Amino acid sequence: MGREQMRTGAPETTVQIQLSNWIPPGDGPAAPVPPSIEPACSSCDRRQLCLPVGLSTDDFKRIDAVISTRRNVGRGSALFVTGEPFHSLYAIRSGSFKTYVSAQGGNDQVTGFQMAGEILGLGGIVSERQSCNAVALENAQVCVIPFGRIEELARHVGALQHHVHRLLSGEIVREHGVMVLLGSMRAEERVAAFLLNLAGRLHARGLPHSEFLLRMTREEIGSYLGLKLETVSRTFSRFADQGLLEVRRRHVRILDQTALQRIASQPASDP
Amino acid sequence: MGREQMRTGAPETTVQIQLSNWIPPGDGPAAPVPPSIEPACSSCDRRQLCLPVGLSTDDFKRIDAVISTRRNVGRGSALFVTGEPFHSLYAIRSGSFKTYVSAQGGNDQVTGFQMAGEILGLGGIVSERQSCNAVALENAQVCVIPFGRIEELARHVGALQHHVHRLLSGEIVREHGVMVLLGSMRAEERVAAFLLNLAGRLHARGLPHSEFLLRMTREEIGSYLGLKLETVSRTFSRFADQGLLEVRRRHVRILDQTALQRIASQPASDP
DNA sequence: CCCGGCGCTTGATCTGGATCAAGCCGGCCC
DNA sequence: GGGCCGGCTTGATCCAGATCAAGCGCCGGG
Repeated sequence: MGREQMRTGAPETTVQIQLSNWIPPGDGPAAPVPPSIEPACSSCDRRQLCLPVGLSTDDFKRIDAVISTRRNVGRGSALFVTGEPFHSLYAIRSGSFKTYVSAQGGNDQVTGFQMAGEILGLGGIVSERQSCNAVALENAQVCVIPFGRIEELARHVGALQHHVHRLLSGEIVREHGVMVLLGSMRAEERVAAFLLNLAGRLHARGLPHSEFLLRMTREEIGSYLGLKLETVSRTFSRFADQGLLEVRRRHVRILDQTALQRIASQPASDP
Repeated sequence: MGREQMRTGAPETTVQIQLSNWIPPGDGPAAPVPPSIEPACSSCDRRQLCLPVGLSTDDFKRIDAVISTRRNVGRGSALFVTGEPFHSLYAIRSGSFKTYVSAQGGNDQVTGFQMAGEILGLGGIVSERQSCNAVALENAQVCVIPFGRIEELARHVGALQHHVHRLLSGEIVREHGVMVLLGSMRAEERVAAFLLNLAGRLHARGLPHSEFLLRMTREEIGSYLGLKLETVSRTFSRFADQGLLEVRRRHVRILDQTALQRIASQPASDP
C-alpha cells in the first residue's frame, strides 16, 4: 500500500532530505525540548516535508507570519484530545505520534502513527472539534498552524491552497490503505505491510530504514492492525525464525525486504 | 410505510430536505435517466446536500458556470476507475455507488457506499489520478465538478473554500469510523452499525429509514465490513430471529432500532 | 412458458487468531 | 544493588467466523 519510495539508485531531483541534525530522542522522563529561537518555515530544514515547492520569498514571508509558534510535547502526553475545540493543524518537526479514537467499551482504535513532516488534526476541520486523540510516542516538537489563517492565506497563494487539498486527499488515500489492510489481509500480511510502510517512510526522510526503533508498543501496533499484541509478537518471532527480520524488543532490523514484500502482497492463492 | 416519525435517537443531522420528486429508480436494464434540461446548482433541489448555506445570488451564478454538466451512469458501470486521470469530483444527484480498491490477489475492498448528495473522487486530488473505482449500484446521475475550476472559484468564495475543506475532512472522519469498525468490532456489531448508518443517512435525506432497499449484494456488504457474505447473511437471519429486523433479499425493515444501537455500541463486557 | 444462473440461505466442519496463562527481561525507583 | 512493574514472549486451549457444500427462489432470457 505504501508509496514505496525505496529507490536504491542515485537520488534524483525528488525529495531526499538531509536531516543532518536528527538525533534519536532520548526516551527519558519527558525532558523538554529546548524551544527554538526563531521559528520560521522559510529557514526550516524540514520545510520540504510540510510545504509545497516553488513558493516565492514573499509567500514564505506570509507563511512565516502565520506559523510562528511551536509546541513541545513530552512522551506520553497528548497534543490534542477528541472533542476539544479545533483551531490549528500541527506539523511534526521532530518525534512521532499515534492517533486513536476511543470506542466505547474501552477498546481504542489506533488510526495511525505519524512522524516528522506529517500533519496532525485534519479530522478536526469538519466539526470544529478534534476527531481523535494525538499522543506523542517520544518527546516531540510540532509547529502550530492556525487553520483559519491558513485558509485565508491559501486564498492568495494558490500553491498553498492546492497543497492543503493534497494533504487532505492524501490522508483519505492513506486510510483506504488501512481499510484494505484491516478488511482483507491476514495477520502475517498486515505485519509485513506495517513494517514495510514504516521502513518506506523512514527512507523517504533519509533515515536508516532497514534497522530502526519501533516507537510504539506491541499493543499499539496490534490496535492499529486489528490484531492482539500476542499475535503481533508471534508474527515478529515467526519472521525472525524465517530469517526475514531481527527483532529485539523495540529494535528491528529488516533482513529480507523482498520476502516481506512478497508476504505483504499476498500470493493470489487460486489457479 | 408512511412518514415514519421514528424520532427516537435523532442523529445530529439538521438537514431535513424535501425531496418531493424522489422516485425510487427502477432497476431495469440501464435505462438512461433523461438528461435534465438546464443543470444549475442555484435551482437544484438537492443543493443543500452538496453546497454550503449562505451563498449569495452572485456566488451561485459563478458556481452554475463551473458545474454545468451532468453524467448518467447505468447500474453496474463505472463512473471512474483506479489510475485514470483525475479532473473532476462528482456530486451524486440520484442513485447510489460503491467505491472499492482492488487489492492484489483479486480481493477487492469496498471502501464505501455513497448516496445522493455525497461527493465522489476526493482521493484523486493528491496524485491527479483516481485512487479507487466508483461503480453505480443503480442507475444514477452525477454532477461533474471540474476540480481545477472549483479551486479557482474557492479562492474568491470563502464559504466554498471552507466547504471543500469540510468535505475532505469529513471523509477522513468517516474513514476513521470504518477503521474502528474493521479493527475492533465483532461481526454482529459491524452489521448492526452498517444498518444504522444506512438508516441514518436515509433519514437525513427525508427518505423512509426504517424500511428500505439494500442496493448492494451480501458480498459487497461483506467486503465493506471485512466479513464473508455467509456471515452477513447469517447475521441478518439472527437479527430477524431476534425480532430486530425483517429481511427478505434486498428489502430490510428495522423493527427494533434501539436494540441494534445497543449491539452496535458493544456493551463493555468487563466489570 | 420454461430454463438457467446468480444471489442468497443454511448446515457442517475447519482454522487463524483470540484468549488464558506462565514466565522472562530490562529499566527504574527505592 | 535489589525488587518491582510494564512490556514482551511463548505455550495451551478455545471459538468466531471462514470455508466447504447443498439447495432454494427470483429474475431475465429464450
